[in-house]
Amino acid sequence: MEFTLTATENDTRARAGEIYTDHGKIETPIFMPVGTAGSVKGIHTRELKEDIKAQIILGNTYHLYLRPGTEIIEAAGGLHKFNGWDRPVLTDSGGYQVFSLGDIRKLSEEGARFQSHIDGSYHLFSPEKVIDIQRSIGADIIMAFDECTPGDADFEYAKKSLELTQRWLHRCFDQFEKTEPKYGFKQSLFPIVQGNTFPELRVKAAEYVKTFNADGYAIGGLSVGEPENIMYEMTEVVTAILPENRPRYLMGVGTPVNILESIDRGVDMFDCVMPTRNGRNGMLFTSEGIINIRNKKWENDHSPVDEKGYSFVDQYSKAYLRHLVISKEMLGAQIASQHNLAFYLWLVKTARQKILDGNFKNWKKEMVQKLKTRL
RNA sequence: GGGGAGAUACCGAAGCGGUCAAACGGGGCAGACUGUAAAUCUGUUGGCAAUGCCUUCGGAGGUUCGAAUCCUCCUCUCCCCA
Repeated sequence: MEFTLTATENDTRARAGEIYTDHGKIETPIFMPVGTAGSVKGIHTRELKEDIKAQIILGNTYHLYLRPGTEIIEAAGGLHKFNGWDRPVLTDSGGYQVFSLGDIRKLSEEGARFQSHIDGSYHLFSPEKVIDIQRSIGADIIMAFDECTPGDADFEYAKKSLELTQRWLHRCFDQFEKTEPKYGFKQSLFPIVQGNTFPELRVKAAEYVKTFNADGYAIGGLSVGEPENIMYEMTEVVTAILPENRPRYLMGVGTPVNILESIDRGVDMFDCVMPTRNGRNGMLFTSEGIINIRNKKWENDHSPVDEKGYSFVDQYSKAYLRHLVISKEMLGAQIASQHNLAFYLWLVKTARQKILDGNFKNWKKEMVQKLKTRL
């Protein structure tokens, strides 16, 4: 994997660049739709490519390991072959599940012992095992196994957790170097900067990951309950340290506003379940603001979902989409997800163009106001 | 024509003398959702000048300190037998 930094803006840290993988180029800043179990929920790969114009999607180590399991994915020839997505893929390591499945997992030096949310069976995720699974899944970018701490963790806990994550990182890279890709294309391992909401720890963590000379670096443990301004502050602290000539990935973020603010602070890659999950739950992101399509006020509004038309689904009327969502018709969730993803991709593409044109800052300021509006 | 069951809030349905403005579902309305245990979850759902007051459990009377609950008549539904 190679990264080229194409443009930076003087009065911000915003950057535009290109990532080259064996499955094609990614233009940054980029948003990566989340496809946890090997599918972006409700969206065909054809729509992802042709309509939404996604350049890279995510998969999840924990979910794919539990179901269908690495044997099946290997037999298929890797996740790309299995799900028919021939562009870049990134897999998360299961570190987020250490956080979200907090009640049914136990941490030790060795790793995290999970109870499957599907059948209750026990599984040990160690750094080595997580690398092995990600070799089997075959994503272009794979993530180190980390502990994602909750946003309200105290300093002592955050410090101990970070140290564990750092020891795990070392083991991840050892295993990564000991093993080979299985499907004839290169894989890159990204370390993850933790440190919770403590600048001191974040600085340490960022300095530490740099020593691995990775193809890219991630910032994790944010947007997990801490105030937004803290999230921005932590992002700033970290991007100031990470190498300029490598992509930075802010994991799990976020709202359209979060994304613009983080691009401003030097982030290149994003992923978030919001466009799909919130879409399924009736929330639409548009360039004029946020719509709760279930609200009665759209009942008889026959104007298009979005005048701008980021996706072909935007031509459906608000009244029709509201009807579908209220009636729990599958198509409603699909349309809303597709619209939101297309909007997110439009947003980062436009941000990139503004950076290239040198007027990102002003555009961002205007957009943030609109994006916060509740329609 | 004979026998039986029943009418409760937007709908379905509990309640069968006070703790009932009335359980629970559904529907309606609103909110939440950030590396997906989520096509999920939460709140609310008679009216109002609202730590209280007013009107409501088919209708009209009655018993009682007190009635959605007991009694009388009426109206209407459903089931069985002719």
